Amino acid sequence: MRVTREQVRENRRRILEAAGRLLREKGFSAVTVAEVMEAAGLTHGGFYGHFASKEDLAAQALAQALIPAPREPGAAAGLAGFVASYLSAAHRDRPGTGCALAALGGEAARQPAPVRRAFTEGLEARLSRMQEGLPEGDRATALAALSGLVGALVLARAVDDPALSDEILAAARTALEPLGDRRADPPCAAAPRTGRP
Amino acid sequence: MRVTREQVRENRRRILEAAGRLLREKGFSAVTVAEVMEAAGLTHGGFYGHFASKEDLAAQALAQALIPAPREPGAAAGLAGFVASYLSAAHRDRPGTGCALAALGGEAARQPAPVRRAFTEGLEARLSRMQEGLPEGDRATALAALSGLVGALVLARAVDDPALSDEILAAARTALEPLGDRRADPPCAAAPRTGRP
DNA sequence: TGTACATCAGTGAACGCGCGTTCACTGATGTAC
DNA sequence: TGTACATCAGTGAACGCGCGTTCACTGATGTAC
Repeated sequence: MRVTREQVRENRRRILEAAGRLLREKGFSAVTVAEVMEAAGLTHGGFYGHFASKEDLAAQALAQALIPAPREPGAAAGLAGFVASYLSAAHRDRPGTGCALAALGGEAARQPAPVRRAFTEGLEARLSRMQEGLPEGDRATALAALSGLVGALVLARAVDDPALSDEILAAARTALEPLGDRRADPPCAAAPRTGRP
Repeated sequence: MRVTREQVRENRRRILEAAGRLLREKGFSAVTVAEVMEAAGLTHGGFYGHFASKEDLAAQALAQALIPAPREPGAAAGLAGFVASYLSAAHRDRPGTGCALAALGGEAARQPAPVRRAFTEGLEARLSRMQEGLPEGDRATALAALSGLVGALVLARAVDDPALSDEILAAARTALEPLGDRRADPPCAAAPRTGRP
């Protein structure tokens, strides 16, 4: 049955939201159209009224998932806070609401063009945010730091040994710690250090 | 038709090799049993004489793919050489023979237990190798470095902009450069630096 | 060493299931008057 | 504002395809004598 135009927008929003969460939780190939529609409170038949294909949905949902969210209530400000929350056990254990770069990066390389485009744009947005937190907007350092964050989260999630997983997050936290309190002209600038601070 | 016992071993070896390559190229879910068997020069029906299931194959192929290969002909020795070849365009562009941690890390988190076990053991083996190249076998630094390597390769492969992809590799190379020539008691030990050396 | 037969690795057709996609239908919405 | 009708968002059955897995069969290997 026909629904309000307002309801159409709301349904579309719910589909995108459900897809964003499910994609990050299960990956592109493991998510089914029917599953997304059910999570959005609809039946699968109506899907193609909103999106051209599963691929189209994936690209749009990824793009939306990569829009930098406003800071979470408890999180600290600045790059230091971002690093800490990114490398937290909570983030590792809740991929559905977490960073899509880490959750989908591996698979993204093998996805069709629109998905890769969304991924690339999302990465650039994230990068800009990180540059803002660094002196002189140091882009290379931001890129290296983002790589470290994503790699650590990917490995921490993949490993089946909880102690090792925690160790990976802790090691990356330590290495990226100096980023947070970088001074204007530091002797060992942006230096991910080794061990005791 | 029955084949030599020697041929059976050889066929099994070829299946594992083909699976290792295809898995890294296309990911777990995109690889089909028939495709692996064809790449090994066999028909799909014989698969279950060698492996219990696709999952079983994936776990064994991953385990084998993660066995540290002897150094490649042209590659430099030590951690510095490892970092350089890991973050090279050649490695990025040939996932099939490259690091399985980067190629499959994202998906590995959602795979069944035996696959995750193989992944974890492979990571630990790689970690040990890296620790050997660091003073005092600094495990935390090795973990952080490995995270940086994997993250950079994942992002460099996912992005659809070649220039950005190169930039990611270069930034990670610069950041991890100091690892190679770490002295016994360095002023800024293991410090991924920012920019000009 | 040679022969006869049991074994079994590989073949290719077939099965069953799940998933992306399509489509005829429904009934509430939106609009023309 | 009220009424009549055209529109169209959503429903749920159905289609077609691909994939993991099974199985009867083949014919070369390995073994018992």
